[in-house]
Amino acid sequence: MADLAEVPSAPRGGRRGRAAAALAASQKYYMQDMTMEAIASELGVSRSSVSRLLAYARESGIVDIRITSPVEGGSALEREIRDRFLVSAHVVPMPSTVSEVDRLERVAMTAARLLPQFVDSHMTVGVAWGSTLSALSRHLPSKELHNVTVVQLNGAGNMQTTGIEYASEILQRFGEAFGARVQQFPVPAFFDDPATRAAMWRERSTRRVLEIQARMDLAVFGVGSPAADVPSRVYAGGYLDRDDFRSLAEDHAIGDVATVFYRADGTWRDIRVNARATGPDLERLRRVPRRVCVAAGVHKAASLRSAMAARLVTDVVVDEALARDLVAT
Amino acid sequence: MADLAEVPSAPRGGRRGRAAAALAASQKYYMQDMTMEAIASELGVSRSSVSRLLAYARESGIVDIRITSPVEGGSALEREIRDRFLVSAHVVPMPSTVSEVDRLERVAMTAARLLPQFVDSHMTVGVAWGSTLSALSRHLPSKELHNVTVVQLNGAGNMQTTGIEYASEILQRFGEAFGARVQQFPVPAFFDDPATRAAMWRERSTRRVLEIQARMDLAVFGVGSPAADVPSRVYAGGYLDRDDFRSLAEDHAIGDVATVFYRADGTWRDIRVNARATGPDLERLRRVPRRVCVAAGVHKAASLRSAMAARLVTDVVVDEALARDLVAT
DNA sequence: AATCGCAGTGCACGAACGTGCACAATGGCC
DNA sequence: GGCCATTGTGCACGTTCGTGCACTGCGATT
Repeated sequence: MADLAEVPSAPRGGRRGRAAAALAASQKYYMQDMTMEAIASELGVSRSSVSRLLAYARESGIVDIRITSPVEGGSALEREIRDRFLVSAHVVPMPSTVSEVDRLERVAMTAARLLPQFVDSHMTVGVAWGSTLSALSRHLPSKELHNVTVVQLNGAGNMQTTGIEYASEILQRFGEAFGARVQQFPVPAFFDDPATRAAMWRERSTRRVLEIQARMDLAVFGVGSPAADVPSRVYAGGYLDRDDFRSLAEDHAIGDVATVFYRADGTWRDIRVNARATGPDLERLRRVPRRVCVAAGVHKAASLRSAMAARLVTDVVVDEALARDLVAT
Repeated sequence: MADLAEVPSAPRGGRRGRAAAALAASQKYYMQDMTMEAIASELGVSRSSVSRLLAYARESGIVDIRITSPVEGGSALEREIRDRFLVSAHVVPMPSTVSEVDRLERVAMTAARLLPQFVDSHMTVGVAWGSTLSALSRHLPSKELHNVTVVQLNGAGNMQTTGIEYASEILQRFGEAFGARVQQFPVPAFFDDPATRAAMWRERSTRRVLEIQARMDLAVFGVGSPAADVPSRVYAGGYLDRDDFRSLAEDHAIGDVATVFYRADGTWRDIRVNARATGPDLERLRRVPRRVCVAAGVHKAASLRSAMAARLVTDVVVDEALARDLVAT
């Protein structure tokens, strides 16, 4: 039964051999419609190993599953968002009964599987952090690329903890997925004093990061929303104090991207907190060719709508309810 | 549980609704990793229906599964074929113990799933017939395209039966898969008298077909081999008689593509049977930008090698044993 | 040289899946 | 308007699949 000649000299799954076996198994499973049992006997391993090989093949991008709408331009909802906001939309289908947490999880997983399509060799990818990106990063399949750089979009320290692990975990996973160099941004999320920020921005180490950010080909981020029931990380994590919130309210901030705030009309001039934020100036962000925003939950509608009004976004991934909310006048 | 608002006014799976439901189910299954059970309850149908929806989505090309080798340029075998014959190769992995019939089936299925990648809107696709193409056509997933033409490469009648159903069945399936117009070629596989062929070739109806053939962007065919254990259709189907075989042997024919014969060295001049054949002149065939040859079984090695020597082929899909045979020596 | 750690394996179990069947609804056809 | 053919559906069954667990053998570390 078993054809032992398959992998002549691989006593125990060698580094190289694993990918080759996964490739062969994938071809047999997905192109030839064989059962795992049959593949196992051809490969001379147990069926469970085949199951694992296939899982590996999916994660590692050997098998690439993509879904294309049969109708040109996607669903009606997606087309309407595209027409209204000039943003390419991906709506994650989902009944309205789904809880906030599941919503986030499902949107993040979908976004994770969409993302590799946007990333290619020699690109620089800017990544924000927060609950959305954390979930997303956990589901990223990988893609064999060269010379990719992943750079942190904004600082992640706060008063209680450095927060570095949290952000770096996300970056790390992006790095692994795309075989990328990872560039952290070791500054707090917000400075207390704008002058400190200015000083830091003159530091060589900081400038290096800023220069990398300036070369971004792709930015991935969520949107913050003060109204969140599952509050955005930046509002709940102790990054801002009572005075900050008052200041934001006075300046009519309605949401943020990577700790930089904007108003409902898409403007952001003179929002005082921004002078202490570490995220990219929104003017600069807008120069990034592709800017993917991932968001789940209707409470993000106002913030996301404003972000789109500010033209911060070229692609959105949203759940169905949020999508409906966006287009409901 | 069930969210009845999903498809407001579709009492029983409407024509349009099916694709939409399949799309939603696919996104939930493949992008969000939900179980069919969970999807069923969200869509308000039974789990079995979801299973069928997903099958439909795969067949209809809503879900597109592709497999890419982790190493640049495919397996070693594929690279060697590419280097040796200047032909892009796809090797279907398979142990040497597999029977001839299974071999054919598995190669055909793989080829069927590869083919949509080569076909696009506004193309003209030439299709031969035979056991390989019959098997292939049975597994073609479909792809939503416009203005595609499928044209029969060579006649299919013989002395006993018209053979039209056999060939037309194949064409039909190609047509359905790509939403294409189908152009049959209602002539026998071989004429008895070269003069009849010449006369027919002057007929307007025939010329129309030949003109369509002249515009082909893609041709798909197998190779015939007199040595086949599973004999190629053209040798076993009663299309040729004893004298014809003698004539072919005298002229050193070693194989054929779409009923047109060639020699081991890649030449075909003065093979007398060709004057009565209905397949495309090989010179003309060579002008088709992409020419995909599908073959299974080591007995096809000589014929296929010669076809490649004659530069009739730009892409091959072959089983592993045949591939090894091609590069041996 | 002996030990530790870890990646990879098969087993066995429960969960998830595909499909033949009988039935219901629908749309076309007399 | 009633009939039949066609298409889709849920149920139930047997099959196929994913995963926690205990185990093995290799490479690194001391």
